[in-house]
Amino acid sequence: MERVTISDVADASGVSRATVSLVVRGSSKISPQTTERVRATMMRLGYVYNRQAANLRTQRTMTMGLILPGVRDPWFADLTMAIEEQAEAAGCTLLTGYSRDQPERENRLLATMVEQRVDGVVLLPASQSRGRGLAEIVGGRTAPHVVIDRWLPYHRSDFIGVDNVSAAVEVADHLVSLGVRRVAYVGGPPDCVVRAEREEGLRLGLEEHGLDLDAASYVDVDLEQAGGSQATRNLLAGGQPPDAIVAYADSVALGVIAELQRQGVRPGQDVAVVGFDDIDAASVHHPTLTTVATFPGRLGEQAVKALLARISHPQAALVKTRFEARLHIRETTTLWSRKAA
Amino acid sequence: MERVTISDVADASGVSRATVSLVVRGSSKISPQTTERVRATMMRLGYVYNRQAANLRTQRTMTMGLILPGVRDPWFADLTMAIEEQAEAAGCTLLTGYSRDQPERENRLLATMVEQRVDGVVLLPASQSRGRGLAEIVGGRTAPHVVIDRWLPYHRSDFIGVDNVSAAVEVADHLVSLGVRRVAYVGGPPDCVVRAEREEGLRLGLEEHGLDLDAASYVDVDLEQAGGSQATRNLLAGGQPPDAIVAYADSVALGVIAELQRQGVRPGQDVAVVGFDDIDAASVHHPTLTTVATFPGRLGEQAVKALLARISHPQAALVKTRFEARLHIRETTTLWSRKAA
DNA sequence: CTGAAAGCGCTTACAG
DNA sequence: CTGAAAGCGCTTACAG
Repeated sequence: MERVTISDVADASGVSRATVSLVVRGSSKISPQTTERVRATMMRLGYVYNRQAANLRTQRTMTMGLILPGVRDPWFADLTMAIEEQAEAAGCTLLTGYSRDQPERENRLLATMVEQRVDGVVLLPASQSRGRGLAEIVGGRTAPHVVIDRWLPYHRSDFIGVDNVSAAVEVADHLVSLGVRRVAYVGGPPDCVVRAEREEGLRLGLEEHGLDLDAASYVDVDLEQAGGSQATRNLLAGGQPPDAIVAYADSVALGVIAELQRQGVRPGQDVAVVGFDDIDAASVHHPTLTTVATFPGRLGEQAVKALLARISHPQAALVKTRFEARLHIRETTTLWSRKAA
Repeated sequence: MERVTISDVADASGVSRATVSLVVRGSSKISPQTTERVRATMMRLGYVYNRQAANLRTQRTMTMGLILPGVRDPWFADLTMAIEEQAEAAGCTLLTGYSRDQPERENRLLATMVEQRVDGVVLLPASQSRGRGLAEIVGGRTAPHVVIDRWLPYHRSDFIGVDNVSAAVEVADHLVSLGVRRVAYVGGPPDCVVRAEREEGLRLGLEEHGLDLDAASYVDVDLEQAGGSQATRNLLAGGQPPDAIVAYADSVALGVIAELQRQGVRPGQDVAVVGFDDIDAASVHHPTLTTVATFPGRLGEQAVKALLARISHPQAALVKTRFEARLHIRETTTLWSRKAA
């Protein structure tokens, strides 16, 4: 009653434990009649397969670890959903941990997952993580892993991310083509490499046209909308508003828009606004938000694929992939026009 | 090199396996000197504790399952973060699965987690789930669990949720006190009990003042903002707009607001809008959104507490808890005033 | 197609 | 404080 094992099932159906084991895993080596009989017995006794015990024997757990800063930003949520979907499709259960952008927490989660013997881990590093702890804890052999989104220059692993620099250059081109000259950048967490890449691209793109980036504000990532709004307050307090504000993420951009409106500045008409990610809200919001789609679903899917490949071929050459992003032009830039100043 | 076990560590440091086992778990039965020596050996050999093996012996896995429809709504994201935090504090790793509001998927996830021998599971049921599969798969003894947010009338388990009915009554009172007479309700997924509870409360509250609920629209939960916006289009196409629109969630309310603005109707001034949840965006948005705070963080925290209690006392009496919500009055209702019609 | 035996890496009494 | 032995519930060759 209490705890039914394959031994109980074997005894009750008059076969050996090996036979039951094969039935559980749906082997074709067992006759349909026997299979049927064993199945019925399992039902009757209320047998539940103990994967833990199987794991110990097979040295695989059919689990994957996912560590990321959090899921409060819709982009992370979409990414997470995609990864879970793919993991499930591959027959794996997902262990999830949130670093909250704290490297020590990240290391702790990593260590626990390795102890739990996950088959592999997908890691979106904390913004200040430099992959040091990582290398020690996740010795190549101990846990296959792939890093996503935030590039870790000193860490040897597969990587999948977005071509942020090119995307930001495109944003700059678009803004300049509208006649925009003064561009401000409202960033995410100070140490975040994605923030830096997008700023870099913007700077490069503007330079190409003989322009400078106007100002860069930092924003606490945990309160993205509130952060965008705070940064905008600072920006407007400095006198003459810029022609355009580029936010490092749509969630931040929405905060920017709200604050502009609150101060009587019309987003789009008076100040152009651009975000990154193309979260759902970007196309629903009024005005609709010009943004760079970064396709978290694709990223998640590819991350799981890469991880599974790494698990089956631990020695294969490492691969770094960056996907192209795609600018969606909407009202927050198309409504803009040069003011007679 | 390849796979270091406690036997290797025991041999290399000249003690027995039992001693190593005790050192690993930080037992005080072992002398500091021995502990130190064994620790050093573990370091040197690159030993990694195999929790799987320990699990098999101890019959606990130090893992918890979390199954919920998804994390795309910020409310679910906050809930998830809180649960992960508490689980980690209790020394547990979280296995996460998303049902995508599909009962079959939910059952599959549940079955996998039981096989993985999670110590317990927190379940936020799919909107159409009635807990049937649940009762079969998660036999009380097999996996302790607690249901959150969405009440399952026919399922025996602990439950933790929000007092939605009372909260919605309070919303009705507030609207009526402003002079609002025609109230429309824009709901979530049709079968969702939370949607129904909030509608019920609203209806009761209005009845109290001799008013009826004007219209109820359903919204696809996967595209919450887009859904709110779609529902609003339908509502406005029907001629005379209502005095107020109550949305079943803030995410939906933001879509409502966007669509009102798009059609030249001023949210707040022309049509009052109320949401539920008090997500971050509610207080940042322009205009700020009147909403009922439902405290997902507290819910998550209590859910883990309840689950841990259930794990240690499987036979204790079941408990159903509903927390009070809290109305935050903001611009989308305070700006409203009766039109001379 | 089936059975007996060894082993995955730990923990847990039980002696010493 | 330490060691030898049994066992957690599976899987995997290897014989039959």
